[in-house]
Amino acid sequence: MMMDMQGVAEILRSHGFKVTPQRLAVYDALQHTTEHPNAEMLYNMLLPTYPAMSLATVYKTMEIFDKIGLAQVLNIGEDSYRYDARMENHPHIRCNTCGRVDDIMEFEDEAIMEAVAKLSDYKLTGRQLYFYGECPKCQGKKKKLN
Amino acid sequence: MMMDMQGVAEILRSHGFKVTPQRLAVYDALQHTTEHPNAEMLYNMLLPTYPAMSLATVYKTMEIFDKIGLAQVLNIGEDSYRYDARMENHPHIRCNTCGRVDDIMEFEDEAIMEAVAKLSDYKLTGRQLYFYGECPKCQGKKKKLN
DNA sequence: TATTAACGGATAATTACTATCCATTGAGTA
DNA sequence: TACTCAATGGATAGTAATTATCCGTTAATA
Repeated sequence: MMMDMQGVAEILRSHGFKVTPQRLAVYDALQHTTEHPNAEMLYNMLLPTYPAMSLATVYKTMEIFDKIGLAQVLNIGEDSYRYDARMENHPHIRCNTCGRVDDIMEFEDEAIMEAVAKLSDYKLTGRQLYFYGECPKCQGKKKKLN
Repeated sequence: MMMDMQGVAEILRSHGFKVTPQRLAVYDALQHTTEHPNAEMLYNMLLPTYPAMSLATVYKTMEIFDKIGLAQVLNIGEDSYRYDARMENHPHIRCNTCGRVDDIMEFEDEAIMEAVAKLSDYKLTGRQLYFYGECPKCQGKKKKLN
C-alpha cells in the first residue's frame, strides 16, 4: 500500500489537482512518520526544508488528500485532527500518559461490522475504532520509578 | 443504571460540588433524550424552562458530569461534542444522511479488548467505537423517492 | 440565620480550522 | 519553448466551539 511520489502525482492529476512541491512534501512527511501528526506537527516537520510553508497550506493539502483517498483524518478525542497516510481502515490506540498514537494493523473487524449491522439495522459504510491505555514504554518508565 | 435526581444530588455532593437547579435540569434533560445532544442542543432544550440558562453553564456542568461519571463525552467526528447520560461503555452509530446518533447497547466487546491488548502491548483502559452508515428511516425515505 | 466558598450568567479570550485575496506557478497548448 | 490562465500558495482575516474571567448570587454547613 506504500505510495511513491510518482503514484501520488498521478492521483492528484487524475482528480484535477495540480502537482506541486508543497503537496508532495506534505505527503512525503506524512508517509515517513508513524506518529500520526496533526496539522501543526506536520507544519513544524516541514518548516526546516520549506521555510515558506504555511499552516493553511497543510490544512488545504490534507483536505485534498482526504477527499481523493491519499490520507485519512483521525479524531481521537483530542482538540485537533491527526492524519494517517495508511488508507486501510484500522483501529488506533492512544497512550493516555505520553499521548502517542499507534496503529493496530492486524485487527480483523468484519465480524464486528456484521454484528453491529444486525444490532442497529443501519446500512453500515464505515467505522472508527479508538482504544485508550498505557503504551509499553510508559509502563516501563513507571516500573523504573518504583 | 437510570439515575434519579436524588442520586445525582448525592454524587454531586460527594464530590464536593453544589447541587443546583441548573445542574439537575441539565442532567434531567440529558437523561430524557436519546438524541445525544451537543451543548447547544441541550441549551436550547432548557431555554423554555430556564430562560436564564447560559451556554457556559451547560459546558461547565457537562465538564463536571464527565469528571464525576454522570455522563460521557462523545467525539463522533463532528465539529462539536455530544453527550450521553448512559455510562456503560457502548458503541455509537451515526447516520451520514440525517446526522442522528444511536446507541448500540447489546454489543459485547470483551473479546475485542483482549485482541487489541494482545496486538498492541498496551495496558487498555478504554475505547470508543464509532460506526457510520444510513439509519433505517433514511433508507426508507430513499426508497420512497425512487 | 450567618458565613463563605462555590456558582451562574454575561462576556471576553482562545484555538483549531476555514475563507479570502492576490501574486505566482504548473501544465496544457501553440 | 513560450504563452495563457485557472489553480495554487502564502498571508491574514474570519468563524465557531469551547474555555476563562469577573462579579453579584446562592447552596451548604455551622
